[in-house]
Amino acid sequence: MPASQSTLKRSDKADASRARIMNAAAKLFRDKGYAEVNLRDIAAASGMQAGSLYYHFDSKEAIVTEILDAGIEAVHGEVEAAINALPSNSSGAELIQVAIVTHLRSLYEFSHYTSANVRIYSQVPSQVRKANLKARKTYEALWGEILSKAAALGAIRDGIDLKRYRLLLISSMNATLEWFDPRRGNLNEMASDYAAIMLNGLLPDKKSKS
Amino acid sequence: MPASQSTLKRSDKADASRARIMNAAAKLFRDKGYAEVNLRDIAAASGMQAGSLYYHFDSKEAIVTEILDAGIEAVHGEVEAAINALPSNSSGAELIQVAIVTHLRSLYEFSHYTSANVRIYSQVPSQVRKANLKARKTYEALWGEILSKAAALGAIRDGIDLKRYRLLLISSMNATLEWFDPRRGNLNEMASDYAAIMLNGLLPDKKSKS
DNA sequence: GTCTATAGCTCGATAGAC
DNA sequence: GTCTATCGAGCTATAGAC
Repeated sequence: MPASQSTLKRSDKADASRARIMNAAAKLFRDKGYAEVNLRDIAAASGMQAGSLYYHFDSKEAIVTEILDAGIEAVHGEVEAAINALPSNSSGAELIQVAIVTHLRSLYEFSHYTSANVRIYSQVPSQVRKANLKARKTYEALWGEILSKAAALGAIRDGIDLKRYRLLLISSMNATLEWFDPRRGNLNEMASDYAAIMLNGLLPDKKSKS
Repeated sequence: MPASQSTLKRSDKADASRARIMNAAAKLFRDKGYAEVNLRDIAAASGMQAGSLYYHFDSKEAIVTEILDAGIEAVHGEVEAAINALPSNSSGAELIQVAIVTHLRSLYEFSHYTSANVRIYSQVPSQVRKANLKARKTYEALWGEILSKAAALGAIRDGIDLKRYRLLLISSMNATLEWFDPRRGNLNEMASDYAAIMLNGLLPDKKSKS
């Protein structure tokens, strides 16, 4: 039965080409923005001609939609795994610390996709933005759980609005992509310094009261 | 000498048209990104035809260059004025608190220009980005002075890298534009909550040591 | 100052050969 | 699967009338 193998196996070549397109497009979107990148650029960086892209994707929007989702899901997976790996008697401060450091490290580990997401989300057609919203909301919900658990463990100052803090924290971690370059600084050091600032603030510890 | 008046006075009409173009373009860039906005959109929102824009500006790049600078300079002016108005015996914490709150309020006060700047800076042609760098660096230097002065007054925890903190703080304040809507929340409250978090951190105050 | 008209270019997408 | 060739639309910028 010489046909069985070819019907069961998917084309490795197509998979490889698809992956090359995704990686090339993510880098280009990150560096140049959505509208500035054209399909001829993506094709050239993938080693093919513009028309050939349409064998793998329906449109430019389809390419960017997959890239945006991949960025969120990669970070989500890493942060979820890191907090699940914590000992059950961890403190609320440890929980947040690990979540912050893991988010920051993941941003740079999958940086083509994550920084493409952070940079171009506001530039893509609204239909694409809408498609990415589900992954975003799901990831934000994970942070909602993290902060709720930390609050239950007494690790959060009175009077802090958890929803607002969640938005502030995620957006400010993502904003590190605009100023931190892991080739020029130590990522692990930046991440732990960052967590320390968010947890303890800028001011020196107060002396005991009264 | 009937000529003297016309040679001395500039055209009020031209100034008004120019201002209309700037305001309309800033709103459009903020909402749709740099590449997504075309000159027909800007012209229509300014009450004229696309070709007429070239009487006031040399190019699309010239328009966006002015808008980017205006955003930075507006915030710079407000923050500088606010800290100069402080009593000379103010504490380091008060200094930073006022600077943070003023920066945040200015972002929304001049929001066409400031949010256009934050949103599209990474999308504009590199030549435009380069032109805006001077204003950015100058504003960052003001924050360098603010943080140095606060450090000299003992308001900054040991071991904090001031340069890194400056970048973290500015980028995370600007990131509020991505999630805070002043029509749905109280801006003054958000700004002071924000400052409190950056100054004191997320964790409750520690008990006195030993 | 603002108009109309359009040159000149680039883009996303499609069609059909191989 | 990838190629070449090209269509039709949309863009910035310019030219010349008013």
